Amino acid sequence: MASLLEGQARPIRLADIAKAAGVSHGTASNVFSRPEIVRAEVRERVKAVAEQMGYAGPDPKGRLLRAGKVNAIGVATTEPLSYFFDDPFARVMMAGISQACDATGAGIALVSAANQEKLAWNIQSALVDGFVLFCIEGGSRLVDLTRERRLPFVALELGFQDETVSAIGVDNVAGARLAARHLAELGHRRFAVLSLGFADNPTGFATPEAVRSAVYTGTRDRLAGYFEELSRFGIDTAKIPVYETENEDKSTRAGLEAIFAKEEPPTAILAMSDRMALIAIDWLKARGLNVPGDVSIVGFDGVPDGALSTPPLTTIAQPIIEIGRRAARMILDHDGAVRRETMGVEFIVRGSTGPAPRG
Amino acid sequence: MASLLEGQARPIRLADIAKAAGVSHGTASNVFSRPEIVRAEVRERVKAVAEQMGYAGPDPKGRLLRAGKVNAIGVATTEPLSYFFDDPFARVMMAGISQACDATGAGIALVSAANQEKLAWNIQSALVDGFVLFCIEGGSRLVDLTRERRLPFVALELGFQDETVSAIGVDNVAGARLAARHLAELGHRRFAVLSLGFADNPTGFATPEAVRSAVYTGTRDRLAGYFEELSRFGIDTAKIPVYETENEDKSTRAGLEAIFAKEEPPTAILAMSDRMALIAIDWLKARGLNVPGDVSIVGFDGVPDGALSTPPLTTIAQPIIEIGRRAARMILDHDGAVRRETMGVEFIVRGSTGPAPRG
DNA sequence: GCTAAAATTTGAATCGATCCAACAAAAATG
DNA sequence: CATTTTTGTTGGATCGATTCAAATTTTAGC
Repeated sequence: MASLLEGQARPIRLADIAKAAGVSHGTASNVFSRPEIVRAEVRERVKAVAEQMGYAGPDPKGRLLRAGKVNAIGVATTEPLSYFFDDPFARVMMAGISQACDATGAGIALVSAANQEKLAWNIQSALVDGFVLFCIEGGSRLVDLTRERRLPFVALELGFQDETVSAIGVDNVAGARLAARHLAELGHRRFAVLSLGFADNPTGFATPEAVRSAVYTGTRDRLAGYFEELSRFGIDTAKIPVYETENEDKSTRAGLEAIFAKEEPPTAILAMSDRMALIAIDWLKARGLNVPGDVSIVGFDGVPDGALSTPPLTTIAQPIIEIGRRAARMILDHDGAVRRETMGVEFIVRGSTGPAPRG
Repeated sequence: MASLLEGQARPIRLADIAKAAGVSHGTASNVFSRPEIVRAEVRERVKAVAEQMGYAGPDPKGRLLRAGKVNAIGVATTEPLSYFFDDPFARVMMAGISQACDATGAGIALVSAANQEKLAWNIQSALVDGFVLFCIEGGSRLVDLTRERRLPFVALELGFQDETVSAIGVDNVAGARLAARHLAELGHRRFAVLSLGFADNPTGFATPEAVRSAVYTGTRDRLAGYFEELSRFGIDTAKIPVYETENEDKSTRAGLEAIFAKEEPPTAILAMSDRMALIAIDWLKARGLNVPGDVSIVGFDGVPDGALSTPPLTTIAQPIIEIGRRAARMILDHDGAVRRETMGVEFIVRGSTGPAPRG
């Protein structure tokens, strides 16, 4: 029975209701936000008028300005929006963030933009109380942009030297060492590393300088972990090819091509993400190489898909869900402090690793 | 070089900058939103003052109220938030929605709540320009709640008789007929249906009354399609067990238990979603039954996971991405009209269907 | 040097609500 | 009946910006 006269007229405001019902706007407001303090008779009258005029209820836009708090957190990345629904790691992380938000009734706003100007604008204009940043590629710019907004934010991955930004990550060195030791103990001596980026623009084979001047210390730490452990087995880490990918299909396959084009191809691959590891398994199988018979692979992350591949993936599992939960909570109950948390990792041995082939 | 005196003081407003720089609000505002119309000298001075005072830039909360438009769409469901990242169908749909939003720079706000009160509140207070509704369980309530908000919205799945709500769905009858004909032509004569809900509370085996009084006409149409086609092959559809599940693991497995406990178990299963079909494949394999040797299965949806299962899933593919894109665009360029679109489906034969076993 | 045109700047109005001190009316108390 | 207490209502102030007509300053033209 809504008004039939709606037409293109401008929407009805609370003030219109107040006038029509013959009460002050204060009272009209109370009818909706604190109904218990207004006399029943008045309350019903106002509600009836609202109903009759087709009032949609107090507009959150107005309420917001007064209240100051949006009750939503922004999750931002430099990847396109679909990244949140495609990438296995992101999906698990989002599940964790969702849990924390569900628990407190907070909303989630997804923020992204491939190009820089739009990203800046989207970050500046997002209606949120704080941000969780997925620091993949272009992470440092993302942090800079977000900092300007002067809202609480937390970076996923301890990707930055910068001790002034809150961050949650894992013990990359320890995780990497576990992976490397496992392979070395299985007798492997020829390695290759599928690496994440050391800086914002992955370049293929990483030079020692690139590693030294890494922007992403997470990547650097994983590599350091691999190398430290392999050195202890007497392996010359200087000879190990380290290929920087963009953690997606194309560049990972390019990396594999490059690595296996070398004269002494590796018998073991250390991948810094499960995504790359799974792509590698696929690539190797298509090439007729047996995993783990010819080549062993260890991933990093512990995404669910890793358990379902053939063979299932040996990996260093991060507590992704828990990281997501904590990140969201850091924003939700923000207290102004900078927090940097390092979580432990878990080593999961599955089927993608085996003894080094003879000869 | 931000102010060291920030402390707990209330944030700096544009008006503070204006005063400090000795210009009017209007000019200060222009410096940020239309810098080209203010004299270079003034612009730089104001910017310098802003920088020096640690101004975070115009607060979107204030801008929003004036502008009226949020530039974001809400995607709502009655499932928990993690549904968006877990469910394969939802994920593909979100990818489509993301594409449309990315293209116009719009944001996405995820809205959900398991319990009714919170749902109502979340819908009422979401800062969005319109909604895309995932009408799974409790879809009719979701529509009612959203309608009260008087913002444009579109229901996914033509789940409602109600011709006054915009909706996008597929030709369920045609799709279902394709699936049924395929199986009948392969010689199958004993069927079972893994069904979606006909109303808000799935109940196990569906009675003809439940079907007749279906709230979700999409479910009803699929069933009608199956039955129409099977009848043409002389099959007595009255004897076909139709089990309503909640489209997740537990109830689907319960349905399979119930179906295969009958004296004449089916040789073919018509599943109304790929998710159920994939669960069924898993369940059957665990039971030692061969797919498609002993039992054939046809899904519905065409999610990517279906191509990767063993055996890969024969299914009726919806143009999910395209549906998502259109839904988002309907909100983004809303013109006040009610639109109801029906998309075609595509039949994809893969490995989960084969000739009926002999005997 | 004067006037018309163009470029800037101003300040009040507006967006849509909530909050709160002050006031009015009704009920309870002495 | 006068006074205090309780309960409800009012209207102005506020949240933080943008907009636009009018006022002012510059620049251009002669």
